[in-house]
Amino acid sequence: MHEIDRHRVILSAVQDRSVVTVPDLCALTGASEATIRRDINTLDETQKLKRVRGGAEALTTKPFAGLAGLPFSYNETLHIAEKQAIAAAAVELCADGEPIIINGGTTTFQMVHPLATRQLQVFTNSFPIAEHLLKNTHNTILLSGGVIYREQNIILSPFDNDVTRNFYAKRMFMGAQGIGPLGLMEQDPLLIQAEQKLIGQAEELVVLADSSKFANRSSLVLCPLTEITTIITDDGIDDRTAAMLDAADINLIVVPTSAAQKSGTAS
Amino acid sequence: MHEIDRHRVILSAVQDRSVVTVPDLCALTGASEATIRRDINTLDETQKLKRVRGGAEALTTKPFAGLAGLPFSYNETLHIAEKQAIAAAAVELCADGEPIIINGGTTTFQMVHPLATRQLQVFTNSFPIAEHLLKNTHNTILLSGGVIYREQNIILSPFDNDVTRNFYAKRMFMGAQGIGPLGLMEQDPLLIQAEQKLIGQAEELVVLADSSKFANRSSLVLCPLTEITTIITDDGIDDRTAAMLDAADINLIVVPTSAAQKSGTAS
DNA sequence: CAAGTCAATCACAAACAATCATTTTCGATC
DNA sequence: GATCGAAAATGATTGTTTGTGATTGACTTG
Repeated sequence: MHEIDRHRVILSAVQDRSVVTVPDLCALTGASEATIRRDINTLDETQKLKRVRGGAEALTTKPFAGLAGLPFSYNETLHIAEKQAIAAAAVELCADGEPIIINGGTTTFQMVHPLATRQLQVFTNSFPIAEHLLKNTHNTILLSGGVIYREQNIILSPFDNDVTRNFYAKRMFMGAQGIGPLGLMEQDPLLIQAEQKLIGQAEELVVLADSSKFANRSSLVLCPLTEITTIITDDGIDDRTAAMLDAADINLIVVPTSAAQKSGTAS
Repeated sequence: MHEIDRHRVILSAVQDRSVVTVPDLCALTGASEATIRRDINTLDETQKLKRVRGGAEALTTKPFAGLAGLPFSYNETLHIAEKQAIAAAAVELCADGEPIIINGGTTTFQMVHPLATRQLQVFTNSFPIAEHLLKNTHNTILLSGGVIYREQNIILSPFDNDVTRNFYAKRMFMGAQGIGPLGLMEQDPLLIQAEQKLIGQAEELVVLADSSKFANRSSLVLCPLTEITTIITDDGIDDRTAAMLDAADINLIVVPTSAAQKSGTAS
């Protein structure tokens, strides 16, 4: 077995299990311990993995929790004020006892805070949202079943016959990567899949999107504008975009943000 | 067990109960006190946990774990050493990559710590188990969909057509309220419902029950003894009970506990 | 004071780095 | 296209380093 081949095997093993011992790699490659150590050294020097006592470790080893104590902390800081205002407006649409669907995302996650004082039936595919609502609120929580995808923080079932099909809600809330004339856009195919499972399970589709989202374009179109009932955004939206949404017969809710330093808050 | 593995188990345990003693960690990892202390020192230096007198403490002081900490910490302190030993033996039955089902419960929850060093496909109906595995391990996690029942900490779907039916595992692990000649017994009808959904989705049914469970009787019989493949218990089991299980053709695994002749000291 | 906890030390084992002999690879030459 | 020789790679051996567990004694806490 060639050096290149061994390196492939080693990297593969390290990716699979996040930590591999030297004897393990010996068995995998048929090489001696000395050779494996040399390989680990060179791979460590080229930053392909981390060399630890006893073997090797993947360096992409995120400290487990993409969501541990602080859910979405990286992305969340972007436009946080706008997102919170938008999420608050979204929750205001709901009456206590109502069934709603909340799709996973950083914007929709902000809904958990205003929901703390409420009593709704919340169906979600987001583990962090479910966790937060469970621990900090008295809402009834329904979770979709399936594999938990760590990076996206969503639960997704490859099957069409799961609980999702048995839940029908008044409203579904979701975010988006971008919004354009073609409709809602996402980047991640996995998110598309998750969202498409939920769309159609609610009377109304409410999209939460801060105004920066109207400038974003992504590769994947989730659904056309006509399927959207309501869009909630902040007052950074320009008139042309508002006109476009109006033309698509979308109910537009614009929440004021402190960023708009006008005298008196617009209503 | 390597240093890396120990560190994982330690962090897992510290997350579970927010404070862990050195002897506890010794039992969990099989290492000596000196090694555990050294580990705690290095983990403290790298800011992964806080070193305190007697053991280690979690950094992220959850001010009030409305759920995950509360219902378990009551029950969990009962026979904790036995439960941990039993859970460790249960995990040892599994090979990496294998699909398993873990039914919710305080005994089965203890499986999460030995699972910290493993890579399995875990299907569970327990929110705390899923949460812990998600945050502290690299296992693939599948969750059953449905309503989250706060008191029992399980997820239950009233429908029969959910993801559960699409998952088939090598082994299913579950606890029990009691075990008698009639079979497995539970108290809570909701738990019965949850468990019966899962039984039959695995080749083998493995029951985790500390020896005190053989004295318990409850009102509801979940399933007869004949459906059980294996029972894992501690060395407090008496011969007559062992004979009864043997007569039912159950594979009995008895794990030794350090507190063999100790009677009824829980704390 | 007693029980428990901790740090220091030492012996032992495992993991490692360095060295050297052997094998393999590759290119130049015939 | 086959052969030879240099260079690289490999595996075994060596001594060295590091982690581990037990023991001891000092310390903290109740």
